[in-house]
Amino acid sequence: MSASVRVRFAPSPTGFFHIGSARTALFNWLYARHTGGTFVLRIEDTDRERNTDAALRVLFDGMRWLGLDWDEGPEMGGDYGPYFQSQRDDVYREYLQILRDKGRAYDQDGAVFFRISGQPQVIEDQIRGRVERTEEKDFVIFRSDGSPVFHFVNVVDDITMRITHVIRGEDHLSNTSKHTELYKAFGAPEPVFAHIPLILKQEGQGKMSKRDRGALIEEYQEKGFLPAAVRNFLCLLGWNPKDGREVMPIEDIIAEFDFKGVQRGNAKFDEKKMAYINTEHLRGLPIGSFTWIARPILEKAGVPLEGCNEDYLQAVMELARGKVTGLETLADYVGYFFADEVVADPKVTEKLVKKGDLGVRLNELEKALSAVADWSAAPIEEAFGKLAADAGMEKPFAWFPPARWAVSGLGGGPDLMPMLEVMGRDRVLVRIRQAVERVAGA
RNA sequence: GUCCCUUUCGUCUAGCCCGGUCAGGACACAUGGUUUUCAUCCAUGCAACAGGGGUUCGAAUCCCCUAAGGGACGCCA
Repeated sequence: MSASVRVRFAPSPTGFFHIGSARTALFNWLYARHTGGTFVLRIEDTDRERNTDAALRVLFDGMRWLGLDWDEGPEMGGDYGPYFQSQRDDVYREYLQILRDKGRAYDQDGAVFFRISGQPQVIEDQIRGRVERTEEKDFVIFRSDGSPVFHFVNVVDDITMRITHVIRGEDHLSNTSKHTELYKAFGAPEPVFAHIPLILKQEGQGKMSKRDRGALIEEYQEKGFLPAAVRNFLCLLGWNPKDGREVMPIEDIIAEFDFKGVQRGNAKFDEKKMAYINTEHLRGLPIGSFTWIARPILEKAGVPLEGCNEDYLQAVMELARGKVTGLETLADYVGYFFADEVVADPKVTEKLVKKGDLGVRLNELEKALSAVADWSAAPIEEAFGKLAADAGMEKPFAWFPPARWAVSGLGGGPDLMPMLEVMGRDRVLVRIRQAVERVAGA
């Protein structure tokens, strides 16, 4: 199959992985996977000063984190390398010579200029339709220091790497006439172009810049977002399957992805929707995976998990899953399950103390819970019911907030009964006794 | 300034190609319900065809103009 699709992502390592770049990479990757084609990663490192190993690592880490595996490129090899522009100088010299031989390149002011044809360039863009633009000025292809310029290397690399489809941001649409002029000058077939919309910042105007919140893939990695969720959200910014589905497994997106579903207008970033997509993906996770992912995040937040029983950890995670909207809030939500001492929220304490009977309620609780033979949710609930009955009350609501406060120090959290069950009888009783002392000391 | 692209609820969008819909969905927001609490869950609601001209019995859908937004005009990529 000589018609096999070859697409590429050609980033310049800048030290951060911008959300817009990531989405361009993603759309190329999706198209390759959808068509069974090849996804090439090429590093545009002609600007030597900005390129460091650290910058490359940010890029590779980000790509791999998002699951965007490349078929050819750095660390993978391939038949069309090298995949660093800094190593392709001889290719560029060779192609420059072609232009010189054809009389399409000339020297001026120490630089090499490309002589345009001046013919209107017609681009049959897969997303925008027919676009015409006429290039009006000859442009530099080699700087006076001898280094080749982006438009030139980009086209030469795409020709020599046999790229069939160029999928990139709309900011390159106006540049495309330069590129088609070059393709024609080389006598090379033009690739199919598809210019995707840009991602705009959610407040203010203009496209997302690296300083905007949510603009860097590293942020999501650090905050514990699920890569599958970030990837899903990025797909939805400018593409949709037309049938209303939003939260989708990547296999389904790959199956559906095509240029018809790509939006023409730019899309504003929306962190709320991003968070929602993340929550949905979190919900869909099996508890084992959830725990596996949550563990390092909890440890990073300072929750002491060393020596922690695996079943206990998983049981706590079960309580949190489905309630928590983001992994970054997990430590606050269930951290006290693992802490040695309960740190009470002063506001909640004050509120309970004001009611006046906190000490009494806690003592009653201790007595009632000590008597629970089989420590699980239902018998515990019965013990609460008995407390209420003995006090002549319909429902045991009066004991709920004190119990929650005693074991967690908080006013909210997971459902109380399962929470007490998971925490275990000993820990609960100890904490209630400590709470009694806290009240006495206050 | 010149050129290119774009325009449906606050946001992401379906519908547009092949004119006739109460212009649909999701997020957000609001209200109500559930819940000891809550960041969960359920229900309901709010809210849009940028403007102006045509064509047509009929226009979000076709044509023209204007406006607004975005982008490109580097010896950056």
